[in-house]
Amino acid sequence: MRAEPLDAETIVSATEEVLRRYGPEKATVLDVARMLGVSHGSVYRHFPSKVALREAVIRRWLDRVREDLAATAEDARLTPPDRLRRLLTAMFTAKWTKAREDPELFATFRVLAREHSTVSSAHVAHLLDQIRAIVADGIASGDFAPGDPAAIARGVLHATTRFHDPAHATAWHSPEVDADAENVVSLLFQGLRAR
Amino acid sequence: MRAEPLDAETIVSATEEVLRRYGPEKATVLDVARMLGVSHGSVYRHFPSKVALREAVIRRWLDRVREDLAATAEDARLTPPDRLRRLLTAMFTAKWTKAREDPELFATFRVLAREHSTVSSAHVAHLLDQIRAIVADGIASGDFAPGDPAAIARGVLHATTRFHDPAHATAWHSPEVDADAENVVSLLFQGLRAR
DNA sequence: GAGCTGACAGATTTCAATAATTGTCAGCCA
DNA sequence: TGGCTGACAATTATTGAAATCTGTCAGCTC
Repeated sequence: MRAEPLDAETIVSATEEVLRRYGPEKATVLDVARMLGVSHGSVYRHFPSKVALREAVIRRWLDRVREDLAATAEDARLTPPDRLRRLLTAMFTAKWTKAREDPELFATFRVLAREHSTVSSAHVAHLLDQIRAIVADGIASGDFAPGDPAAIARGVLHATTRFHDPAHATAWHSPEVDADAENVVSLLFQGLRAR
Repeated sequence: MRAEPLDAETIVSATEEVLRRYGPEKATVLDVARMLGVSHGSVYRHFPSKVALREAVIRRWLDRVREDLAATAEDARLTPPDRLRRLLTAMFTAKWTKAREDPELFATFRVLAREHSTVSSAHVAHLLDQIRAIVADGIASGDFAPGDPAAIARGVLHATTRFHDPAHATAWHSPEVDADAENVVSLLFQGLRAR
């Protein structure tokens, strides 16, 4: 028996650690239980399956990313174009640094995100909505040319796929990424701007 | 002995057929030789290694794509913006239809292209140059706003990554791809246009 | 002798046995 | 009684011996 009662949060943290250590294909529920000094049956008391456990890990991870991004984009003192630029830049650099600093862990999350596409597409939907709101603000303020904010937001996210989609993580190691991203973003902003 | 002497072109064709039938991980040099009714030693007379043979397949493949694209983009009666739009659209639909009609073969191609990145990056370089030339024309004719054609070409290709990079082939099965691509392209053209 | 064959060594892949993991649940114990 | 354990069936992964493949080359054949 453990000193403190086992809870979901503790299990998720242990799972994250096990995933970091062994990688997505080697990490087992038994490993998680061992790390917690508990039998694997106890883990199944809190999570119905291995899949659900992994889903919880990725959900928490994405929630944290979302919190970080929300902070950068909600500075009301900035103009909508600046806010959008900030949001995009923050999104890119957050991913790039994670992919560069801990490629193993990043690859792990990539695998998990693929397996649990529901969770990650909810994340994308949220991101899309954030962009849409800023674009709508920008159109209202006259900074951006008129148009459908939802369609524009979708276009912006799609056009920057190369810089935020983990499928392109290998390209992020090149020193040119920075300039390439800036290049695409300014091309987009040239189109967005009111004239 | 075969009726006609064995040549590289015949071997490449047979390899393509074997790849189509068995997929990239199952296809062997022995299979190619069997299909040609020849010993595998004869294949090694024309190609130094299995890798070189596969490289030849992908090179021919990409050359054919390039020929097709060149035809669409070199119509001198069209304005540069129209030519660029055509080139992009042709590039997208060529890949989409291939990925949709023969997913097995496309996946094979994808694996080979990954393994032989030199060949495919040469292809990208050529594509980039084609776009650059059209952009330069467009700037000269006053259709496009002034700027560095090479940088703009790079931006255009990067911004449309999602619609031409095989990493996103699964997304191409969605019926929205068409509208999404059109959305991004028009966003880009809005920025490119002279004002 | 140009073009091809097939035996060969070393590397890689397959396959079946063996082991480990996932998920369930009756019972233990604080 | 709520939380945990550990034995268990079903599934999945590991392993290593056997089979196959890659690449070379001496020699055959036309």
